[in-house]
Amino acid sequence: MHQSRSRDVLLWKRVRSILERDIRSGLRQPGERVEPEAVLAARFGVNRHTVRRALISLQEDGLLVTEQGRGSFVSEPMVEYRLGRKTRFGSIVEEQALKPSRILLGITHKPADTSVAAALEIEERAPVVEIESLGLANGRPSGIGIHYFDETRFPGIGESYRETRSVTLALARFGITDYFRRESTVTAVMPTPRDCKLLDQGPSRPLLLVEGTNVDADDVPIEYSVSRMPTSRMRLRVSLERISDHESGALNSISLDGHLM
Amino acid sequence: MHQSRSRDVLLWKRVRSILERDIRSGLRQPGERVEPEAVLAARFGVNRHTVRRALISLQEDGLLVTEQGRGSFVSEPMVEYRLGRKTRFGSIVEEQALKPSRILLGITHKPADTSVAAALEIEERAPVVEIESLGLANGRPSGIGIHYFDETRFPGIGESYRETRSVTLALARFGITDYFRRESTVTAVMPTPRDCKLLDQGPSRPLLLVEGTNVDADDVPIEYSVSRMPTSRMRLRVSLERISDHESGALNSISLDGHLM
DNA sequence: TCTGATTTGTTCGTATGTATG
DNA sequence: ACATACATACGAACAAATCAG
Repeated sequence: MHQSRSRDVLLWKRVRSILERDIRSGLRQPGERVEPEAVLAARFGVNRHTVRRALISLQEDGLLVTEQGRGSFVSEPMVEYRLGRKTRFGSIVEEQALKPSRILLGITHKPADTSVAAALEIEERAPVVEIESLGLANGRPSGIGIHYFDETRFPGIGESYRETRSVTLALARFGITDYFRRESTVTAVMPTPRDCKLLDQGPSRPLLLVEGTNVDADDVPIEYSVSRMPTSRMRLRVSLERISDHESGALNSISLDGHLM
Repeated sequence: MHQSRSRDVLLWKRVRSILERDIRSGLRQPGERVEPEAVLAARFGVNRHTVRRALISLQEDGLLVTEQGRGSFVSEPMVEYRLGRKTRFGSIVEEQALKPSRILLGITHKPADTSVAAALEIEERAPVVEIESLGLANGRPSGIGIHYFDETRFPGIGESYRETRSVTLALARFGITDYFRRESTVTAVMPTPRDCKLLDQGPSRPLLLVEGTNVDADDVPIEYSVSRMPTSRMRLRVSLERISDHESGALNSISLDGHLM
């Protein structure tokens, strides 16, 4: 009898159910790090393999996420970032019953480089304002957004943003009552150490990089933005509903917007 | 006289222009590896720093891409994967004047797991067919696509696909003349070693992971697919055009499709 | 899983030529 | 002529990532 087992309850399942209870009860909060396997093994008086089996089971059920060399973490709910024509960061987050907020990282005045100039349809090296901010959903980092505006067309928009903390409100001061996302391109990149700190993400998980241009009612570019979203918490959703039939304008969720900001 | 320099032409610029000529002339082909910095330095009789400066300059202009520990590579043209309601892999690639092709990696019969069952709106563990294929654009890997079909509704679709090498044609045999992408979710993941080999990509560059469901004219799910695209060559584009005005159906490029295949 | 070889990335220090006052 | 600052180029060493065995 190498191992006395009480009845039919497998040892790893008992470990699992304790951890699961801690997670579901909120004792272990989303994003929190779980103790190293060796520590858990010692605490429960079982072998590390037994703990591992329990952890793997919890991963399969999506309650834990483990990262090589970093540890296991309690899963956080995924926020879906809907890419549409008129969505705004705030409304996306609010739709999911979360509180949106922002931290202003910096406002820089600089000449437009090639890509910014092309997106805003202005001349290269023309003055632009670069606004960098960190978006939060329920206090958790959801993305770093960098926004570029034509400083000639919107003089002082940096200060407007600093006061309002909102692209929409800052633009309103210049008579822009509405704007739309023309198109977006999506790629993925690895985070810099700074990204990791700001987004509270491990260095081995990629970021979604979304680039896009917002235009006014006359299809003239107003804003070019680049945002980096952590794949640990954010997911992009593109839902294209039927466009031919009934209502075509208004509420049709085909909108693409102002990601991150 | 530590260094005789002929007139005002900077040394690193001379190195740069030689490399640039080789690339533009086609002597160095897209995707090809450039010799290690040390080798170039020896060949040109300059310091490694001088070569590095030339390489960095070429990176900035998008002619080279370098990866730590692997080397520098001649840039390949980016293929834009347009996410829309009715786009097909073939047409996306053809639009960009490239030749699409596919390699069948495997056809597996298995019971539906939770996510597949949910997407296809069938019961868990109901029989499904999993088709895995590698998509190519002009012979270069552009993505790994995994497609799931309800085997009860489409008995023998695996064989149909094997013969036709096309999801569209295979579905046509079952009376499906047209289908649409209902929605897609996008995240990013790191490649497995197998992904790296198949997609000819380094292990430190992320993959775009696109999940989606295709439905028939009655909005009933037909196919669930997951594809992994190399960010070195592929980029996702979501272009939302105005939907209210004039033509709303037909040609409106809002279509989302059957990525990868 | 680990090791060693290869290659890029980074940071020191040194020397030399150019521009400025 | 001299001092200073700056940019270019070289040299050496080490860190970090990749890759083959």
